[in-house]
Amino acid sequence: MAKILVVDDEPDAVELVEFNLKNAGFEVVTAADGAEALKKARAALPDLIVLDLMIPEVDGLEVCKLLRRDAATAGIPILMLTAKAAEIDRVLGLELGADDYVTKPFSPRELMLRIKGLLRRRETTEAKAERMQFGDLVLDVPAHSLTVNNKRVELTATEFKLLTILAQRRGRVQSRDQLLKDVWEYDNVIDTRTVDTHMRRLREKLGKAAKHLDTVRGVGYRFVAG
Amino acid sequence: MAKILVVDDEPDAVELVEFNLKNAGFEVVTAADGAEALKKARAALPDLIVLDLMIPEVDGLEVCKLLRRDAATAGIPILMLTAKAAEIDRVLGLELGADDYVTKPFSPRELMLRIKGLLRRRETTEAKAERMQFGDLVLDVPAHSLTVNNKRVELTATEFKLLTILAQRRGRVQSRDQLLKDVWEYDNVIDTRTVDTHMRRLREKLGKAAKHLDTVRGVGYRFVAG
DNA sequence: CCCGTTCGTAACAAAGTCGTCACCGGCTTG
DNA sequence: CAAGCCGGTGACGACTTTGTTACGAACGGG
Repeated sequence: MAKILVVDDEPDAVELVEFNLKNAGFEVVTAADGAEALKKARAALPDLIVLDLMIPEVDGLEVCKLLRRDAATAGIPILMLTAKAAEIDRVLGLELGADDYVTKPFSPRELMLRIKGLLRRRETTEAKAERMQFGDLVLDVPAHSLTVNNKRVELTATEFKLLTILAQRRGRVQSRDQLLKDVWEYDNVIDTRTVDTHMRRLREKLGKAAKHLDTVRGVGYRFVAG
Repeated sequence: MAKILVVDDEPDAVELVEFNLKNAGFEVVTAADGAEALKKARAALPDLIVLDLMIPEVDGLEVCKLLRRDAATAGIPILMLTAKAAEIDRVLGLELGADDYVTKPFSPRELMLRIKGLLRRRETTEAKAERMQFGDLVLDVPAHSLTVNNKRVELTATEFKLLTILAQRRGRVQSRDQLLKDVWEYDNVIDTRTVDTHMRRLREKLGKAAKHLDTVRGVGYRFVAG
């Protein structure tokens, strides 16, 4: 079963979370401050980290950033606990890299749901991040190659990244702004119509397999697996 | 104001809770045993349920589980009343799904604080519901997709947003002005009759599932889960 | 340095969507 | 029971959004 690191300086909170997690069959590691959290995260390499925002030694946000910077821990989902709803924006904001949050006081039920959600999400996206197949469309990310009907299709770097991101988030609509942010990595500078043009080129190259690329009018684009 | 279902077989306890809740401006529904609780929960769709652990007919824990299983009531916060501190663990334990508890005998003040806490918490997290199912109607927000009877139904962006907001606030009537504010995001510019037209289009597309869309004459519209 | 590729922008046409209106029937109210 | 209000319905024109094509700038390799 999965291993979870719980970081909070309030013993009561830790105990409540720990109890629920163990009840659900998780292995639990705890830390009471930021320095300990970083050390244990690297040592135990947990599958998920529950991180309180307000902790001594090193602030929760700082811990978050540092964990992301270290290759060993960069991929671990982080669930933030925060007292103030107003802080949510910052927590989920660009560089901080938390994956989800729960505001204090939280119900154990909700916390468990979110933890399970994160673990499930990670499983489904991580396992298929490398090589994805949808019918006769095969997308091999590390190889940077795409085949349709066993025939190699050459994509440019931008086209490949666009297709990859859509495929990794298959089923969920991505707005043009979101795609600009993730594929082009900077916003506002580039016209959103650029996305359309690249989608057009992708569709052209994909031929029949372009059926996987859905337009959601007024919203954005979506990759459909079926 | 919020509607609260109080379940307890001791008339004195019910009366005490009811008195305090009504004093605070809540609407109160009561039930004296598990079977009645389940029935009234589905009928009244309260915003919160205060549930005694030891009740006749169907045990409190069982009621809790059953309420969670039904899509119509799954999201309602449950506050458990329990006589024994030792039972707390089981109550909050994973699958049982209570959100908080108060041990008997309790002070009315504490009970009220916990109720308000739960309601506040729900407000802040409710909007995050990602996927909702009501009978054969499945609304997947991130995918921006709706299926009725396992068949895909295409909605425009506005229709989808309208339906989503109604579904997220199911059970509560939304005035046309409120909907204009939340769906169209600006007020006064647009005619309120526009809402009617979009409701009409939604109903048309939903077919039989349009039964979830209630008109409340002179007030607005409401999504009903059952 | 030149040529070919790739990319972002612009312009236009086609398609889809939206808000309004007018009419009608039913419900409410006095 | 009659008048008035309210919501359902269908139609329509204006507007928005997207697909498509074309073009020039930026980039990179030879």
